Amino acid sequence: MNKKKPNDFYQRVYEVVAQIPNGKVTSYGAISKYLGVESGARMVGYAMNNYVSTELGFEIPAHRVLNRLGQLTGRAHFEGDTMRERLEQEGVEFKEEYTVNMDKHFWNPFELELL
DNA sequence: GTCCTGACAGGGC
DNA sequence: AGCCCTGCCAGGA
Repeated sequence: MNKKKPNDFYQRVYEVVAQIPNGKVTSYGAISKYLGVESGARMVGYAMNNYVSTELGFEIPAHRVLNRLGQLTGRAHFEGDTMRERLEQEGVEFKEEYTVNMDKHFWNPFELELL
């Protein structure tokens, strides 16, 4: 049977995140939903946290992953304002100091299927 | 083994 | 609109 493999899930998360287009952002919930775990938003965040402490060998645009409100909830895991700076550098519009315009830049992982 | 926490989300008030 | 509570699952103490 399909045995649950957390490690695999993490790997999936990294691969999805790695494909977020420049200047786009997505949410933890959207990623977990795409991976088939609708209520696994927290695990996506957990995966990201795990990624930071365990280098994989390739980098992922973790700064493009926000919560559903577009808030940079994970900015504390970056150096200073690295997360916000990178997003601004990519042309992402901010509504607040640490809140981006999700409506304008949201990227749905399901678009991968359409390619 | 139990308890607590967390880079979240959704529903209720 | 905003605040609070609950559900979710994996890890670490």
